[in-house]
Amino acid sequence: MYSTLTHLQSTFTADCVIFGFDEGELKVLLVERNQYPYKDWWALPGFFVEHSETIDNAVERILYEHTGLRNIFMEQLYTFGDLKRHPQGRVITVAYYALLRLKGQSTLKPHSDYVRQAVWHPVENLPELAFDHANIIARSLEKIRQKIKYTPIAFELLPEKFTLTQLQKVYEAIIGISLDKRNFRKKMLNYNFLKELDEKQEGVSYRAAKLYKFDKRKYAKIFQNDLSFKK
Amino acid sequence: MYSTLTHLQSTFTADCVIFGFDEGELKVLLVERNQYPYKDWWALPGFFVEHSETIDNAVERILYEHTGLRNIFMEQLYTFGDLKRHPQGRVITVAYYALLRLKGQSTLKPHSDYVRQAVWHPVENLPELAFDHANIIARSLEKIRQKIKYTPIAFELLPEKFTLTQLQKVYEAIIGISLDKRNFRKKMLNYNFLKELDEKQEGVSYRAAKLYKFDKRKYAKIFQNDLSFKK
DNA sequence: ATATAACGTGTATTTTCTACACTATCATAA
DNA sequence: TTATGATAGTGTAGAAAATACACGTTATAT
Repeated sequence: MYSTLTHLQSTFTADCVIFGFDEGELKVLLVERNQYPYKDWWALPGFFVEHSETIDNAVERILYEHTGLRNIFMEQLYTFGDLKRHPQGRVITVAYYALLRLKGQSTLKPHSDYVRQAVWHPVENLPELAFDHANIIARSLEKIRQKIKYTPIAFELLPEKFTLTQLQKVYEAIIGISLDKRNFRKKMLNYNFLKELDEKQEGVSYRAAKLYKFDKRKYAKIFQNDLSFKK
Repeated sequence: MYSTLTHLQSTFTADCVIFGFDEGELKVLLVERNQYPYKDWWALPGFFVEHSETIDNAVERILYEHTGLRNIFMEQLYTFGDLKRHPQGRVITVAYYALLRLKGQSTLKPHSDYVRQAVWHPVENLPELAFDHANIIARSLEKIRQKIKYTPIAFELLPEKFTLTQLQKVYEAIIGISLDKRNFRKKMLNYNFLKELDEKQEGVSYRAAKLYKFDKRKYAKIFQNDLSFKK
């Protein structure tokens, strides 16, 4: 069995980059570490991957232990293995990312003594981070910036019912430029995967906007021949 | 030091998916294994990642040992960690891929006793493969199919000087549909990153085609504001 | 000289992208 | 009740890109 050859064994961890959208800002979930190394520092939720679990299971478990979040669909980003990324020796880490609808609560309860709290931080204003986590977040940002161009990830950040202006704000926050309202709406509505509801925004002190839903089925149908190339 | 906690140690390997293009076909480089498990089977070039090397270094070394190829730019694809992917216990593997100009030689000389030979196989007609390597190749194919849509990877598969028809064949082989000659040329030439040479094809028994070169600089300039989104 | 095999080219139509500015609606405060 | 502030909602014209489609040209081999 390979696992007896110790020079061929690696320390292997998984880290989670969880994005949320709130107050017009893109945020990322960080934990305050309660163990060495980097005790008291902010870091990504992350821990060792055990022998008995797949990587997918491991990130799910780790995210739950560190933040209380469950059933979050995460996707693998990249595996980092620089020799100096961990002060106590070579640790390979695989990073996963996810996009989340967040509902106001800005602090989450960890179920683990290894971290004290989990808090949303605006990506534009992050504290100093443990390990190479700033780099991992930067890579994740690049990834979602690319991905939003050809995949409807924006909807994962919004409540089920949203206004077109809210949707536009998400795009603007992620790609980092401001878009023309009319062109944006024309484009989005032309895709035909938005369902206009009979409801309007409530509780606003100005003209209420129509609410829309993202129609996953229609999206799947439209894009099953994934994005073009005719002849 | 973490590496003393053996239940937190993982067996970690790296595999290489090397694509080439020859005779109008996309090919992938496979090795014939000379060790258990899967002795005598075809597999991707792959081996253990050592403590002392980064993952990037490891794949470079492994590719050289298994195929004699050096200085190939590889990119990370995905990390696979299913519990059952290796018959002797849980082995995590990170897969890298690369695209290569291949120059006729269909068999390469390994510098390692672990494999007997390295041979190019058409991706449309692969032998049965060790481990989950068929799956890894399938994922790599999906990746380059996506990537060719927004990145000039086609040129990595061609000789430095090529004809427009050869270029079109690469696109057709990767995306899997046949394209209109006139539209294809119009599109490619409009990008302005192809340099028309004063040379023609030689040794063909029909009208010789003009040769072109891919101009990396121009490409970089044109696409530094990476692919669109105005307003 | 002629057969063969691939080269190289243009146009009209449709679709998508872009730029751009004003009126409508609702809630609140005067 | 009326005025104000804030955001919602809408159309069009021009430019650029994508698509469909077919035939004369050139080099080689026989």
